[in-house]
Amino acid sequence: MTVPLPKQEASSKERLRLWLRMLRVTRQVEAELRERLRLEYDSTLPRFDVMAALQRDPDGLKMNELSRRLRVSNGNVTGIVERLVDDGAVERIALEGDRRATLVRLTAAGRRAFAEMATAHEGWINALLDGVSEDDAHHIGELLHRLPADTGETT
Amino acid sequence: MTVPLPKQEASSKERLRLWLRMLRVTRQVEAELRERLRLEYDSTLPRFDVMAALQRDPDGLKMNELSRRLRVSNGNVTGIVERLVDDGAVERIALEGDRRATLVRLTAAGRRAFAEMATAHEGWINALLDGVSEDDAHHIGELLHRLPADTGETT
DNA sequence: GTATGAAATTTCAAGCTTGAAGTATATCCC
DNA sequence: GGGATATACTTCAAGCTTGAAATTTCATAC
Repeated sequence: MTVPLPKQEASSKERLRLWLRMLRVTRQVEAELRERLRLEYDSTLPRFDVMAALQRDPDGLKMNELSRRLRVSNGNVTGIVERLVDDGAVERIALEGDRRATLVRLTAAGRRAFAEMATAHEGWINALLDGVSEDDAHHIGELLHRLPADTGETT
Repeated sequence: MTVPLPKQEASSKERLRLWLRMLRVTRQVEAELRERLRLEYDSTLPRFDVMAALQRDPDGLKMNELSRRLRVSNGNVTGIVERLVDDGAVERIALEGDRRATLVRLTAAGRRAFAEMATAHEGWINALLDGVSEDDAHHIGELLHRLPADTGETT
């Protein structure tokens, strides 16, 4: 009788390799985006993310909800929003009926700034992912979608 | 004459979607890894990365080289190595013939600790990427490999 | 109405990360 | 040799991130 080795040894190694590659690609792309946001818009990726979330809800979001959507801690959002307020891109609004909560929304200037950055952002991504056809993109997207890690509502 | 619209509009959107999905998956996986390293080994992902790089070179690496391989800034490596030295996982060694440079290498304890973490790490990845067959992993890997963003030597 | 617990948010310490500035040493060139 | 330049590294300020500990306000149960 032969001793049964773990069945998935080969696929385990292959998955590890895939993970390392995904990590390297995303870090590289993120680094590019971060640098361009900094140089061209004097902004950052976290700020961009918050603005993107707010942009979808013209009436604003509670800090709560913002933190949940972005999947970052509450305390983290506090700091980022604070800087966005300083930038004049975002405003805090008292929520009627619950003095614990705050509503956060883009200012008019914030909406303008975001629109401009978002256009550039899409272009950068498009260039950085050059070489991935529409079909490939769709295909990889489907595969990733099956992962336990891909749980969420953002489109 | 019709005005020519940008040819790649559809694939641009598809690429953006792919990017957002990749970002979400990698962040999710990273968050899991970070938490488990913290809870089970009282360590962090950056420290794990440094140890992984050092593990391949028993003779040690210059700070220089470490920073280049990990693709992070010099100053960053300084801090991480400092904490690893405090942990007793890593040691600094003066380099003969160049008093500017320092060699960094794993201690015996560091090697043992890394071996244990690396095994767990591979298992975690394997579980988190469950659902990706060996073929799929290989296929996605190949696609990612074609990206401009995927430039590098790590296997 | 009041205590008790839940909810929304902020504060905090620690660590990671970067880009820029600073220090020390090495190398090059005359 | 000696001055200029390059290399290896550290320091620093600013920002991001987390988990844990406050703080304030709300809701619920008696």
